Amino acid sequence: MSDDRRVGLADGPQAVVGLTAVIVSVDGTTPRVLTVGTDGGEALPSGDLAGDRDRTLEAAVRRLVGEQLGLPVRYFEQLYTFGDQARVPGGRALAVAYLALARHQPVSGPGRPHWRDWYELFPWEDWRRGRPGVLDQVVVPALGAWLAACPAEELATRTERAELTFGTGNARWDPMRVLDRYELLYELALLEEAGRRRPLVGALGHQLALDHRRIAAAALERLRGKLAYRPVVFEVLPETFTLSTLQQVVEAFAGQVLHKQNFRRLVAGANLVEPTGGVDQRTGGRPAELYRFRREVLRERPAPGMGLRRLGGP
Amino acid sequence: MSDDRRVGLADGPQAVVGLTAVIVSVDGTTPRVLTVGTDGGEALPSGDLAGDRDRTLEAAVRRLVGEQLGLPVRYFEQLYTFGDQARVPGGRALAVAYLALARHQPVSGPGRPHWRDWYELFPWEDWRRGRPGVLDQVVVPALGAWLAACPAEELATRTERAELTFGTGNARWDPMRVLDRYELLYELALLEEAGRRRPLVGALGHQLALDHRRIAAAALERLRGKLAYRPVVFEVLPETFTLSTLQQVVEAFAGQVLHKQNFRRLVAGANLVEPTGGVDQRTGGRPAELYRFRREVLRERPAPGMGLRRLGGP
DNA sequence: GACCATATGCTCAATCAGAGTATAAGGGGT
DNA sequence: ACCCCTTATACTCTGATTGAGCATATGGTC
Repeated sequence: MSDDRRVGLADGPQAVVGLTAVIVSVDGTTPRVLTVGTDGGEALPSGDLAGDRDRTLEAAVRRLVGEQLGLPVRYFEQLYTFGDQARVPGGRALAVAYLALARHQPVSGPGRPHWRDWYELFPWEDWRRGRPGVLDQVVVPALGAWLAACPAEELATRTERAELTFGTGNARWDPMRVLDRYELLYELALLEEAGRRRPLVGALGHQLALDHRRIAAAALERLRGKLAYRPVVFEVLPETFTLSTLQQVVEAFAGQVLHKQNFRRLVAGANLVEPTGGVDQRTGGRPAELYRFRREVLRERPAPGMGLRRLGGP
Repeated sequence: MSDDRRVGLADGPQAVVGLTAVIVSVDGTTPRVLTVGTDGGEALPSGDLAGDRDRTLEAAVRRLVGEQLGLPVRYFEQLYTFGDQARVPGGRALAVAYLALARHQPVSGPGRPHWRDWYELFPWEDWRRGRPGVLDQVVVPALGAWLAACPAEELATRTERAELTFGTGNARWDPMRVLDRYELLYELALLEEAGRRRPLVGALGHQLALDHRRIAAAALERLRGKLAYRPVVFEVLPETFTLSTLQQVVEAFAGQVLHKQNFRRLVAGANLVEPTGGVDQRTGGRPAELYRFRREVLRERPAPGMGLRRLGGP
């Protein structure tokens, strides 16, 4: 136990502290997360907290991303600090994870950076083309087995958890429950993850090193939550864009399609964007007006966002 | 820069990692936060992350709180990781902060624990008895001076920031902007805080050691946000309670009064509580029915909360 | 028994989300 | 030139939700 009267710099045990960035962008209608190749497999960009070089943690992440990737990142937000014993073999290592948003652009470098399709990591999260097949093919049967092999006194609890997490039974799919789903799938042994005793056949989604896919899941959940009440989408969009593009990007992150007319009304009503006067002719139909983000709203309004009430779909 | 190909336990520089708990309760209509006396002044309960003893960070905080205070805490949630260089004299020290909720009960121990009235730390945040006096007596004049002593090209930005943060001018007071307000007051040199060059006269609110009042501000903001969409209030309430008590507790955290009839309708409609059959006679008027929290909703509903849309007042 | 205080129940209007229908403005084929 | 297809944009309708006020119930106190 440490001395609870002392306040100030501790001289007690120290821990390894790393920084991890979940850098998100959008390429057309594909949400992307930046990964780098490592000896231990594909991973999120990470590095150690370098002593006293940076005044703040965010500055340290900015420098890390800048030096490793040279990618201009437009938004940083601290996500969570992961510190489970087992997350890294060999002892406790903390990872302070940051969510970062960037415009899509090619990246290259010694770390073999790659813009990974987000839904390769979480195929069950993309409902834009209807209910993902893996749910009925893999998840629902596995949930059934999990419930069947369950002590009777726990059955009600487990059933409830399964229904809520995956929107089976009476419950509806909640786009926000990304982490819950990830963790339940992990329990169901459907994820091939580092540290697992033996390899899985037919594991779901693309694996990342260590607990990095879990970190990415936390980032997706946070991002989906933020969409509704902060204008963060614009950080991945170019300077000017059409309302359709804006909607497609929101849909890409939300993993579901939105009602087009209402989306327009919402965006217009929120005064988040203003027309530039230009048009985009490449639509294949009537040309679309180009808009730009009214960056003033960042200072104007208390909590402007896309107003997507609970990310409601069509 | 660290080797970006390595994944696993780092052997690079290590950092001091501490844990800090913001333990919240309610005593009648007074929101409380638990502080301990230290050589450096009044502080939040803190300790070092003790090597490999705990499997998770939350377990470590639980143990820390248990051993230091012996207080039964009913809810833990990771808040933020603070790691500014300057937060602790002598070099970088990380603090992983947790928000904790407990039922109010006396505490004692070697650390001189004390249930501090939350609004002693942030007197400007309590609007339950109308607009706090300090705003017009101290803050608004200071904002005026800050704007007057401002380079012309920055005036518009500063004015906007001031209006938004403190709800002056056209903007309305936003209960959620706790951290923004804290930081602006700090910039205005209205807070007597550790690390400040010279003591202030007439500083606002009760000071805590290091950056602990800032951590508490982050906790209040988080808690106010959570109220609206997760049933966390019940963790500070006794097993049974009246709807008035429930409302008073929500009002205590929100720092503003709520419309009574709508509050009732809301709580009833959300199915968050069920009547016990008992009544509380000590009301001074018609006896109030006693309710209990339907703990099942934690598993039933995706995002149940008090439904306070943007914490709307009367 | 009048009066006060608090709890509880109901109504009403304004607003907003969800969904449908209609019109505008391009391009490509015949 | 015309029709048709595609996408963009505009308007309407309906039900749900919110903010606010009014009315009633049930206890205690003077």
